[in-house]
Amino acid sequence: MAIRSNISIKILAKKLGLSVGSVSKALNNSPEISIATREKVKELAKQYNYTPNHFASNLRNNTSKTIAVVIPQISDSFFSLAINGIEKAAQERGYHIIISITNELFTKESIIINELHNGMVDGILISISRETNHSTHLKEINEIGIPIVFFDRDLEDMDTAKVVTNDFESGYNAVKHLANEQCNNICFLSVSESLSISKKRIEGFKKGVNEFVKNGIHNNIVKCSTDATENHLIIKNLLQDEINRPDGIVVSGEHLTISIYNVCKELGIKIPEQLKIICFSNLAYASCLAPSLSTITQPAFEIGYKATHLLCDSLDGIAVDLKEKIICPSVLEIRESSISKRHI
Amino acid sequence: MAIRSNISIKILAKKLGLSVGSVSKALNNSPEISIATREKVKELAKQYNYTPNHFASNLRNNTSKTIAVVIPQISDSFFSLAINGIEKAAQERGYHIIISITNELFTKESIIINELHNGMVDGILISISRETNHSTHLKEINEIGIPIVFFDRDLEDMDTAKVVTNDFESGYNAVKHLANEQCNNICFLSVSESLSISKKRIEGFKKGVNEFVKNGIHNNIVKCSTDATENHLIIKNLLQDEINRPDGIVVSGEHLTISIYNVCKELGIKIPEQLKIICFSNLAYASCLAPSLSTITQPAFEIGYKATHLLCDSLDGIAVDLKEKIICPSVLEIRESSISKRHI
DNA sequence: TTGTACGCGTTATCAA
DNA sequence: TTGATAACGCGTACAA
Repeated sequence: MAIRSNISIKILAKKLGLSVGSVSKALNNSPEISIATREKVKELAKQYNYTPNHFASNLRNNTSKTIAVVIPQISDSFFSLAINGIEKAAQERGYHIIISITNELFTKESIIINELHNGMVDGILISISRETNHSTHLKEINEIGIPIVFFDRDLEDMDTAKVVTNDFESGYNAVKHLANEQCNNICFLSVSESLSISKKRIEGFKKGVNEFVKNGIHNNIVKCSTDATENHLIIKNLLQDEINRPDGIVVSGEHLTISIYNVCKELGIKIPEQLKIICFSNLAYASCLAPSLSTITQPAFEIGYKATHLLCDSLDGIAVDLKEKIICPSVLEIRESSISKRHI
Repeated sequence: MAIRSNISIKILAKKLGLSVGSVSKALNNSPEISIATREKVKELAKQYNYTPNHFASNLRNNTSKTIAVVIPQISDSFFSLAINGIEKAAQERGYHIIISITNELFTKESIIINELHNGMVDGILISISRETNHSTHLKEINEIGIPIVFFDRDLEDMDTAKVVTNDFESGYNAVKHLANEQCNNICFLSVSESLSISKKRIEGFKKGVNEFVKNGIHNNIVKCSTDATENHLIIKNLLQDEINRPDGIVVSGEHLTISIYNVCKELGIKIPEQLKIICFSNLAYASCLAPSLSTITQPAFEIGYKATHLLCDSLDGIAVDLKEKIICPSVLEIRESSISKRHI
């Protein structure tokens, strides 16, 4: 391995009887070189399938035309859709992307960010892990000139560009909807309480509870984990108590849905008759679930797409207000899991 | 931007009153350097958060410690799970991964592969697009010394390492199962007929039909596309004809499930009473669908994990039989969508 | 034990 | 219009 007998400018130059410098200029369309030789050079380059050595030009230019995408997980419909948007925008702007997964761990996120100090990427697109609650690792790398754009999950104490959704309103609207459907013991299930998006959802949720569920229980935030069997237990505990059992749940964390549906099946709880559910999710299968799942659907593709263009703008020297916060609103998609079956 | 005032060996050397060469050796644990100075150097390096410039060392060593992962799509549970496996293995072996998405397009796959000629990656992990039916682009890059490992979707005329599942048996077993459940007009829905995995699934399917569905219709392979609305029409067409309508479908292509479920809802066809379904899929939500979806579950994580270790073995100079074909068997998970409700 | 010097493939500056 | 040369940061053979 590592023979990599790839064609280089030097070889092309020798074959053409030109100097390396001239060949380089010709390939880069420098007006210094005559059109005739430019053509000749390009032809030979194409013939030999020449591509400039990535490392050499990056070393020289101190730029990699690559952006890092740091996400907490990939088996989540939000992130896979967001990546599609990121990929599209990156391609439009001539950037490569490298994707790193933190698995929701702060330590891993830290390690990944620190590795990027070596100039491998020009900029960073990040959605922080659920454990991350401070920004020193990000500030450090930001200070050496690598711009950062947050998408979806941001960090409030950093004032770089952010592309997010309207989590506060969405939490509020979710409760409003459930209250409209006669729920009066609504509970919020979350995989994190420290994440800014969770906080906002919870704030919106609390405001909604105060307004719409006057006689309801107010302090009912249930924290889950990333482990499915653990969540199964937590949820079972929550739903087993027939007297205090919630009649409505707002779910923040797509994967929790499976556990809830399974527990309900296990305990014989009927959705939506006994329990109404609405979930923050981009699941394509929401309409096929039994019952079909009401969702607060985030504009995942759009968020990824916009965040990437913002970052590329900054990298390409296009004036960007890096304190800008773009908000792409989510959409409430009501399905069976959250509505009273009045007509039965 | 591009100030990148990053700490370099040169700066460390100046601060330490040493030469660049010595610092480099110290950092690489060269026995030429005394342990005392080695420690001193490393300490300062850590203090300044030094990381070697990726491009410089890669240029020097002609190796990038990076592997390309080329996949057709990311919003597919198989691929997102496979990436988790790839990521884990890559990290264990000290490799970075860069992910590229072909969107099932051969031209895009070609472009991506050609871009990799510039030494950006040491090896390639690929699952080909559904359009890809020849291997010149891959052979070219393989010839300049970049090893390729296929995972899941391979190309039969290349004899490099492959990690796949038992598609033939799975197709066969799917039919066998449906026939057992009294289906006698079984149809195969596929997003591709040229993909080797599709071919194998179809071969297994046909063999199964011949064996188990003696009086059934034999030539019923339906080709779908990547476009959801188009698929909706194709499937509607297939299911509208009440006389010749299949009573069992083997689905190859996870996303087709949604269309099938929607069409059935639209046409009032009852699953599984009137139509039984089994799908090649890794969908976590299979058990929550209405009705729950029977699947042929591929060992996605395992496939990604093993393929990566194989590639890293080859890159790290560990003897590898690059003609090896590792087969990780799929598992039939029977749920409601494919079984007769005998007890009703 | 440490320092010097060259080369990896590019690109940019300056000279011809 | 083209050529020569230096520089990017690192690793290593060789000299000291």
